[in-house]
Amino acid sequence: MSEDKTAEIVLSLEIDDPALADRLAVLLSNVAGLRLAAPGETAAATIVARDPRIMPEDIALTQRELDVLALMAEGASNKMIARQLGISVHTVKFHVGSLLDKLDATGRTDAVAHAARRGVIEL
Amino acid sequence: MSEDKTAEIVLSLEIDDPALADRLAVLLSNVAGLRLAAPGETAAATIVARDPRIMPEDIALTQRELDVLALMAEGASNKMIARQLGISVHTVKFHVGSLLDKLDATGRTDAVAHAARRGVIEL
DNA sequence: CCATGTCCTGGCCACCCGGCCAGTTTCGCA
DNA sequence: TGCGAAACTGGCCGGGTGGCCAGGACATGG
Repeated sequence: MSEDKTAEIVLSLEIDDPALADRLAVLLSNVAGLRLAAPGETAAATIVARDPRIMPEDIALTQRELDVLALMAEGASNKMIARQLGISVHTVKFHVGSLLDKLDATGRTDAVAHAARRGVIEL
Repeated sequence: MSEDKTAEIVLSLEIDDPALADRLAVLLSNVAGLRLAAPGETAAATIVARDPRIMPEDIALTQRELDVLALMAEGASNKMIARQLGISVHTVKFHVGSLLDKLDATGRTDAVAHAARRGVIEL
């Protein structure tokens, strides 16, 4: 093997739609310099396609709610968020309440999970 | 459009490593039946490759801890988790405590976020 | 000018959470 | 056979969380 300048790029597939996965697998199997990962093999990159029907409408969050949400995702308590943003704990609770409402969540943990799922925040 | 048997599959690239992104773009641009997404275009699938140096060691979680963690990610309270798993709230707290410890988290929200980041769970 | 929306604040309160103490059982492994 | 790891349970308690009430400031736009 020595100096194979065109080292293969290993790709893995994580696609919900079996038909799409199949078509891609066929197409990609014929590309030189590229290979699909064997089961358990570590890939250089992953082809993902999650069910798109999940995020039709994006949530309308105010800037302040996004601020609070971001800090929540870092595991900050209401008190820490209040200090960070220079506002009172009551106000933080107010925004958290709005977030739980808009994100249809039962608690702050659920809220960041939902937000992450919908791409509102990046973990 | 009726029956275009060779409907193009649109792929988008989200790759941290510019070199890898380049090589892939070149390779894929020559594949028939496949096309890279234009900026802003909605792709059928995405090729992702995040910095791998982020997850060297995976966390050793027991089966029970994984059970609890999964329910936590659903926003379940300790009481709900207890009911779901048929154990006492005290035991749930016990496992949650271990999770906070192992995941180096300050609270359940932080724990879920960390676990998701490390790929321990899927949101 | 007033309605609406966002942001901000306060008090009150039931409940939840996480950390501390303690203990039991069951399992596999040395 | 003893020993540790995992799982499970209990009580206690300070602090956090979320829901409810109420209010004020400020900007946008009808």
